[in-house]
Amino acid sequence: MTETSPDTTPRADAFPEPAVDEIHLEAVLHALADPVRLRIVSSLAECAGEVNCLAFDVPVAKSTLTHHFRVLREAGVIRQVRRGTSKMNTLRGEDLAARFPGLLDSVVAGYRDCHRPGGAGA
Amino acid sequence: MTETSPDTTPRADAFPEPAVDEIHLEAVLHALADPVRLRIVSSLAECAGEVNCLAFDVPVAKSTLTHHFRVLREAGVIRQVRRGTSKMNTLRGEDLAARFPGLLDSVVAGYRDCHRPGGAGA
DNA sequence: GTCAAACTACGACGATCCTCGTACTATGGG
DNA sequence: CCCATAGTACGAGGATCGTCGTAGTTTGAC
Repeated sequence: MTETSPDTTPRADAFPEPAVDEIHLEAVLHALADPVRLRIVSSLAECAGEVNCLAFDVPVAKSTLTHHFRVLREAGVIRQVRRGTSKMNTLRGEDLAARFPGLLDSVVAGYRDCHRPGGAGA
Repeated sequence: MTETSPDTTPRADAFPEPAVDEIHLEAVLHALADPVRLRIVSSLAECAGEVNCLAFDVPVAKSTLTHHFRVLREAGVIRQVRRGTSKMNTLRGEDLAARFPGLLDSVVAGYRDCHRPGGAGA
């Protein structure tokens, strides 16, 4: 469709993701209830920009990272767009805030609190 | 210890639960990422009082319910106290709010939104 | 003491999940 | 065209989870 438009960009395909109304609370909570994915989400919230998949220094294999990114995307937490050979990831902060106000913010804030020396224990 | 204190109350033993500083974000998220437990938490948030274990009309066996209540208690989401042969459950709303401000509120609000006809889809 | 009610402990089953390695595809550069 | 880079697909192994039934425990009532 619309193949007549001259595409000057390198290539920026979007990958299937749930609409805002289709984001499930349980899916979001499950997606966030994993140390690796929580770390990814926290990183995305910090840099607040596009980050490719392999730019995360989590101690897991490449294929495992692919799995986690898909879980996050299918839950509606992140958006993935291809740019060249890379895949850029962004947090769907506004969509999440529209669906579950305050949820992502409190999770990210709580994560940061837990991973700071001198933070509230644990 | 302290067996010398005269106990006039019918009996109100508390069950082991994490201190506020020991509540883990991942454990809370995992505890909430289950339909049965989410329903229990939502019910507790609504009535805002003590509810015994078998007062929930979730379609699971009795022993399964025991399991879910333990998961919630060990994650620090609820508090359990025995009163007679029953076990009263209360939400640790203040403790949770002190540790992860806004988290429980947004989850409960989101759950209610999802389970209302005419709510935001899903 | 006897009994019923509420809950727990335990083991088992099936399902899901996280992880991995290997093989494969797609994109872009030289 | 060849190749390097980035990511995916596809199992497979191991762990965890949710569910259940049965048997056992604790408590209070009679």
